[in-house]
Amino acid sequence: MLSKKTKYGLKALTYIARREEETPAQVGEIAKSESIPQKFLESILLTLRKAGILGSKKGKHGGYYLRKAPSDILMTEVMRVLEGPIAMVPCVSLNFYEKCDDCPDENLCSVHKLMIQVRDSTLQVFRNTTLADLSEKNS
Amino acid sequence: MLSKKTKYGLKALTYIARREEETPAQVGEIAKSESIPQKFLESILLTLRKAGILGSKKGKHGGYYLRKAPSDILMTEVMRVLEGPIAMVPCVSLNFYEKCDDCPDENLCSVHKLMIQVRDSTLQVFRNTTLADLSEKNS
DNA sequence: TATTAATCCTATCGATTTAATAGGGATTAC
DNA sequence: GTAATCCCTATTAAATCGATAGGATTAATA
Repeated sequence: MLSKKTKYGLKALTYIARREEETPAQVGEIAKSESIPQKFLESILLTLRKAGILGSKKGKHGGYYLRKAPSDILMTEVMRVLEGPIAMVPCVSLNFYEKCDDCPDENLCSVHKLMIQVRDSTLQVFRNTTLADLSEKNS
Repeated sequence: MLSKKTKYGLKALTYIARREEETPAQVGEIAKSESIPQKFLESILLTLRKAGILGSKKGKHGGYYLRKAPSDILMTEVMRVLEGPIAMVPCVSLNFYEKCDDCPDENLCSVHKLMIQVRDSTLQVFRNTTLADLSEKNS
């Protein structure tokens, strides 16, 4: 299940990408437009900033802006920052690998085999989707 | 993240499918072989039986067996029983659909669009994989 | 029929994670 | 110097997860 954090984060990024003003987008503005609790959104945008996806301007008239063009922001990157591993089990994760306690041999594990396939098919979607795709207004 | 329940369930099903004896497989035997807490496994097999995937024989010399050939047991079915919805958000779930509180219009929601793609690519894996595939011994 | 061994069922518990809130510090425009 | 905004840490309430406990029911068999 996708966490609210990730859902809110994706909505916020889309909002910023679709925006046309030159000034940075403020948390309050985004929260109101997307029906996201403001304080929660604050912490999410902070995470995205620390990950280098967003930049920020502090103080009055401050806010958040994209560090790259929407077409250069891949879903793989966003999802890993917000949701963590893309794989459903750590033993097939490319970026967050961990061995299973119980499994004596990964190559014989039926779950492992299946989850590699799921991971790869999900990765293919995220690698081929950018924030620009999410931000297109037509459905 | 895949729950332990699902992971254990898949391992147990694989164990039963690979087994060659005619007698039903007992919980204790499976638990020991696959390093699964026995009481936890009991409840998982019960779920699979209620869903019609496993059959059981009660009393002494009882145990569990597959109701269908492994090649007729699709991962879509198993995953829905054990893990629940395949979709990452209820608003794109085929079998467990629910509208989002916050979203005024699904067709305009960037998350919705992305998650439909993820759902479809995951479904493609599960629809094309049966318990027989999981149970092949070669990696 | 009594014993044993298995599934079946309900309830509960502890730990973790999630979603959200609280409260204030630091910074900048005006 | 005041108001507006991002920055940061801590806390909380609720939900979920993984596991355990304790026994009821059923069937084989001695």
